[in-house]
Amino acid sequence: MFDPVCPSGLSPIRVGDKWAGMIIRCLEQGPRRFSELRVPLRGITAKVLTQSLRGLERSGLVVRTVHAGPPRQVEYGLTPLGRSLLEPMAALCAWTEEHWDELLDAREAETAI
Amino acid sequence: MFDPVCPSGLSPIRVGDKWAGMIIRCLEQGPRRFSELRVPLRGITAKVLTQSLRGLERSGLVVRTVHAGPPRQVEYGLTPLGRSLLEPMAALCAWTEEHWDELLDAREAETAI
DNA sequence: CTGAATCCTGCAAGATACTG
DNA sequence: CAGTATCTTGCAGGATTCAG
Repeated sequence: MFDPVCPSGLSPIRVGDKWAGMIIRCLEQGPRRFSELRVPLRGITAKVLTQSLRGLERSGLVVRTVHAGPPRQVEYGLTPLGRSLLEPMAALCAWTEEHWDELLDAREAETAI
Repeated sequence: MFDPVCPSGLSPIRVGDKWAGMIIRCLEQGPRRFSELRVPLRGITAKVLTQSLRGLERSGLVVRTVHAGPPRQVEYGLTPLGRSLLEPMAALCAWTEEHWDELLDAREAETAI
């Protein structure tokens, strides 16, 4: 999942910052803890994950809930607004999948020049 | 159209670089010339417009055709692939419009803190 | 008219180290 | 465990100027 080798950068569409889209998809199945999010998002640093999550919070797409510790536990989950974003995002993923080879072709034709 | 005062930056979704989405919408009705594109995209510099167009070309979303001059004329138009992108983009615009106030609310609640 | 060339700036993103 | 603090770097984006 989210293999760094995967050239998803080919897709011309992005949600929020570099990681926001993946984060949202990670939360699709339900709330996740901070360190649970770090697993599928290979290579993300704590700082960047925090930044991205704060941004999503600011946009009202994600909620942050703290369960008292220790050990401290913080869960991130989608708001209804964030959840509503899943539908158009799915449409985008469908488009990208559908035209994946065309995008690749365009890129290859380019590098051939 | 594309008033710089309009805070479209609120939408968490973007197509390509900063201007790509707008360029595609400008081409929706048919091919446009370079300087025709500069009009609705207030404030874009020639360099940035060129960059963005080249990027769209590289992705196979836009075609560039030169009509001999002088005066030289260059037209940009959507490819079938670029045109196919209009549909999911419309879905995104619909989502953004629909949740515009929620996005604004989230932002205001934030600045209130 | 349609760019290319050059320079500049700000911010996103990452590396690293530290904290309650 | 869940961050913050600090520093560095790369690149997108813009201003300005020049060219075919």
